[in-house]
Amino acid sequence: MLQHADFSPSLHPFAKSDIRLGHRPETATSVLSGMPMTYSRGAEIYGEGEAFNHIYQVVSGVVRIAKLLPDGRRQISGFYLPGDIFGFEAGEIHHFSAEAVVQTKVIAFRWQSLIATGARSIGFFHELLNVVMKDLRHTQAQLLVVGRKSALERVAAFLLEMSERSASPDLVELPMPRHDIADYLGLTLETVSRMFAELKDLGAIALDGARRVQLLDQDRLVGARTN
Amino acid sequence: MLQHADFSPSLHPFAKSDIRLGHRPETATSVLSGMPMTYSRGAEIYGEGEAFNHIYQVVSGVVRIAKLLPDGRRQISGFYLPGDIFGFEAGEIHHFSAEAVVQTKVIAFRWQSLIATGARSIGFFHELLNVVMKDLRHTQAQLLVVGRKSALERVAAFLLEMSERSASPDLVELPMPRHDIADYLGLTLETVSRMFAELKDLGAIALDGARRVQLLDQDRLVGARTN
DNA sequence: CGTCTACTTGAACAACATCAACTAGAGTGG
DNA sequence: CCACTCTAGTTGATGTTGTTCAAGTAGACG
Repeated sequence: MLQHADFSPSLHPFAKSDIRLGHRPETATSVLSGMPMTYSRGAEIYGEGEAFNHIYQVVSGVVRIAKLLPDGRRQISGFYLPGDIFGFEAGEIHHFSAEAVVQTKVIAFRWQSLIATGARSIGFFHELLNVVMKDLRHTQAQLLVVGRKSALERVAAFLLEMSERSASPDLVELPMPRHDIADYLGLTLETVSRMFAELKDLGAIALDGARRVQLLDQDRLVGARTN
Repeated sequence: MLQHADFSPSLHPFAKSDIRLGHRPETATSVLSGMPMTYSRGAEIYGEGEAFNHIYQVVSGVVRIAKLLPDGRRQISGFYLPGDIFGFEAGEIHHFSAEAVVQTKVIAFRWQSLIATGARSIGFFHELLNVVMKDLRHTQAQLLVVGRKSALERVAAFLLEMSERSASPDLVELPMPRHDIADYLGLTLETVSRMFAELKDLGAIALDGARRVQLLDQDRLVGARTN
């Protein structure tokens, strides 16, 4: 059995921020319904440079969006959990790649179909716009974390972010390895590991294995985060 | 006279990526036309926490989007030049502030009006969506720069970005002080200054004062940038 | 029980930040 | 037009944070 809890719909798919295409009445045309896909751990959903044809909604599992430099350095721009939508692109091709962090189910929606259909519905584009704007906000927030915060603050910010998105805010399951966390925060995995240890020493968290984190003192974490 | 060239419409306003509201025929209702505004150097266009009511298009000048931490640390997420549109927000309030880097003219468009009007036009929302997705792409690219690149690479990337957006790709005018560049790149102004000196020593650039940069060897710059 | 990968921890090092002094250039007023 | 002032920028010396290299530990799986 896997070490981590499976990331099946904790927030059930098609949640609040949902574009809700799956919930249309049966009268909906078939172009509107998405295509379900399953990916195993580490599998690529789309690669950097591939044509942009679909956007995706996570049903279960976790997806990371990343870019790799020729010399092996990598930056992860975000993790997407059940209900989240990812894969938006301004141009013809994807500039980042998307990979399954664990066994993951997604629904793929053809972008052209969404655009064509959305033109008929007033609220639809607005919802789509909102999803992208939220993504933008998240990326800007992450830019602040990576550009201006200390290693301890970054790890604290990460744990608080995961906590907010978790079903149980005080007991966070981390589906991704240290290496992914490091590449998300602009650190090395060793530094991430040391900061976990430091937060533990500070009494802010307790660790049950590497992947299960108990947030003992949220205030102390918020203090460590700074903002 | 100012040291830097004035950033009057080098790419004229309402350029390619434009939402082109100003170009509508006279039959357009008045809610559609934007409100022209002028800001002097350093003036705030909107502040963090203020209500989100308008988006803006730069007519002339330069705008920086920034977030300030309580202890004075600051992250700039981007610079906006003539023709660019900024100010998108998913929620009710702005999470970053917008300030004029130099004397700047913008046109403010009421968001509610855009949404209401856009519902009538099929291509309009799509264009809006594209502007936001481009912004997202830029912020993701910046996250890679800030999270994974060395000081030299960051400054090289900055100069190449400014070059691409400049009328004359080989002679770049920098409207912003070193401090702004530093806060954009997640560095200190001293480090930025040193990296300029290093690029000069490498023969990649020449400096005519602090604000005018000649790109002598674009290849060497691209090499320094890494990606 | 053995192996593999993920994670942790330690020691030495490098890159960038900080602190400080100095320089250049723009604007101001005599 | 020149001297004064103010801000922006540069450069040097030192310090700190996080990286790198290395060795060891802990679970998960066969």
